[in-house]
Amino acid sequence: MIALNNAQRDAVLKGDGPALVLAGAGSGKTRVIVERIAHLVAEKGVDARNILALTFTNKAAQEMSHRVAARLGVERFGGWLGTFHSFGLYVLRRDIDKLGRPKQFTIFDDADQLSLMKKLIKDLGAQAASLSPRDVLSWISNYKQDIATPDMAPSAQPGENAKRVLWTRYHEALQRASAVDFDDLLVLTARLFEEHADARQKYAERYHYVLIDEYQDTNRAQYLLARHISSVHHNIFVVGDEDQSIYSWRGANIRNILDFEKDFPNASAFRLEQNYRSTEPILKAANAVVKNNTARLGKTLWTAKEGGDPVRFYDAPDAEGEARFVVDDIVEKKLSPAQVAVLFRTNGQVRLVEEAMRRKGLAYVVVGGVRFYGRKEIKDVLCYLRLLVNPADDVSLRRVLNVPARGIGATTQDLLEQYAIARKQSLMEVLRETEMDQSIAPRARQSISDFVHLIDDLALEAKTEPTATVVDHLLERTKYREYVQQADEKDYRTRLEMVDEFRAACAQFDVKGGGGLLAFLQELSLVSDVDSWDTSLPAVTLMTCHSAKGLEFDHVYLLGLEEGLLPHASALESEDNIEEERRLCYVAMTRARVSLTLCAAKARVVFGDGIAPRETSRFVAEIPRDQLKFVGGDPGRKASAGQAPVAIVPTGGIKLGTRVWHAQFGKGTVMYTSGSGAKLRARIRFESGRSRDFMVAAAPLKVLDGDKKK
DNA sequence: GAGCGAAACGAGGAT
DNA sequence: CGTTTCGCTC
Repeated sequence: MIALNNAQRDAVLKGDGPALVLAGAGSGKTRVIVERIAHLVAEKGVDARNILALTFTNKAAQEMSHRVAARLGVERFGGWLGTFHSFGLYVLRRDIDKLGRPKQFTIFDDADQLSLMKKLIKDLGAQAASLSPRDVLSWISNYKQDIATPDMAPSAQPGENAKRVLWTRYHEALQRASAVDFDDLLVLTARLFEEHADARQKYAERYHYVLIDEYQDTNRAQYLLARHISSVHHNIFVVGDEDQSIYSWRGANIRNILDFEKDFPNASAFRLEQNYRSTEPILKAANAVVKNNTARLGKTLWTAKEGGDPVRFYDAPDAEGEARFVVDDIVEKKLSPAQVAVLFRTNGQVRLVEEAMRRKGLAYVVVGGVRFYGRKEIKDVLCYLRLLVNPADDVSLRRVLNVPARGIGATTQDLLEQYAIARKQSLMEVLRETEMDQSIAPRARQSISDFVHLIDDLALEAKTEPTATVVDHLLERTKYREYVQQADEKDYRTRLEMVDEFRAACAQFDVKGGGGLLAFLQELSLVSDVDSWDTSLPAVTLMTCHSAKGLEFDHVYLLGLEEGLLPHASALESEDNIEEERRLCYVAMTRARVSLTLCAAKARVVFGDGIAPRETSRFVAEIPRDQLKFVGGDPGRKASAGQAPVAIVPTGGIKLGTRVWHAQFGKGTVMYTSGSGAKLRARIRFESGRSRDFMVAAAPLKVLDGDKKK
């Protein structure tokens, strides 16, 4: 392993064969990839079309693309540069038929998956009634990302049999609807390369050089994909930082980066340890936190930016005070809003900050949260459009069949579903045959017939007319605007603006002359929150720590440094999960260039119905006290190791994150507590996915100790 | 079947 | 706390 300084970094760029660049936070990771591509094209004479560069977000891809083009002095970089998911889409559009699937497919987002799973659980009846759709989906996703199939899933635990059945049905439903989910974009691509040597060969011969950013976040499917693509030319160049691995819950396997040198023999490895971003106090504090992790290859970042303000810590009396402090501080210090980010662990924390910002008249943008394409009105229109190009898509059909209300109610819908099952047809096919069906009420029959005509007319139009025109006619014929206005008298203006914005996006797509409506819809489902973030606005940026990865700001405020929030309550039960939370904290801290302010609250409303005392995060305690400047004085309060000023729970060790056993419901985790003493209440989430409130004094609860499994 | 208010439910991070 | 489902009336 060679540790590189700035001057030696060029050596990284010139070799061939597998290479791993362990690049610390702020060490110029993107620059290394940009320079490497520039070297390949400008000096080695590699045809750009033989280069494949993969990232995790469109934003990162866009930025990289601009920088490569600028570096090469061309208008557009001609190589394939984009996200793993869009590469999967690119491959599957061409070759998914080799897996026996139709080339015209829809991509289901999480809302589609959720509504499908809800229905499947309902259909399965009592056997699955206690399962939560979200838990089942993430259970499936976990196995799926390891390229498993339903028959490979475990069935020993109670409930797992039902989950296996649901997985099988989910899989069948997707196939019937000609749809794939997000995981499939990677999993099916990996499977295609595993099972079809000709397809693998085609892509592996095409891409002489494969470059991957954020390699620590790859899952098994992405790892296999990378392996197969580089199986002919063996030029795989990956850049990553094991300390910034924060997506294990999405299937990322930290072993991919830890084992790179084993997986790719003859690999060269480099370390970039100079941080060009942060001042010394910020870097020292961040290092002090992350060094407590054990799953590391080990890097010690250093910076030439000596001096600088100390990292501050403010312990607010409550969450409102925390938000107020941040806003007041930004105003008082006259910070330029565009240079400031407020970061937090959960989306729910954003509300208080927004309110405080509004009160002070400070401009802000929220990145993430409610996704544009996840909004109800957009989703409705999208589902109509999907139906036009893919009539087999039952999930979209169910969503729009009676929206706006057109007299096809629950009774009729149930009947139609039954016919669909009995005749093994799609819902749309059933609709087409009901015109003559006496068992359906005449009024409903008329409505169904009108609906079928509407879809047919628009589908025909969609073949020739611009998408924006189709959307216009769709909105007119369904009276969608009137429906929105009626359904939401408070917010209908905003909602209609959203619809207009979507129409504008369609018009833009028409002008660019994309590859048809289906391609447009497929690409839309891969648009992420950060992609639509306008960085040129003079506004403070509010986002989660996860969204902030890869970004940097002069001034960073990191909120909610409390046990249960960062580290998050759901991670408290396992040391591995705590380490990931620690990495997340490290990622957030290292976004700061000039100043870093850590905040916590002594009390906070957690789940709505009560205020709970909070312990300061263990991560704050990991920073030596002389490296922290306590705003408002050091109250002498010890973090996590000692007593919080307000006693947390005297009774039986029940507190946030405690693992308990309930006589009726089994094992669970304490999600939230309120009250104290005899009146102590706890909300407990059980392994079945259910959660319930209990009076601790009265409930048949036992505390489980030393249970570190997850 | 639609529309309304009440009750129940669910709440981590996101391509 | 915000959203979805329930249950009632028309």
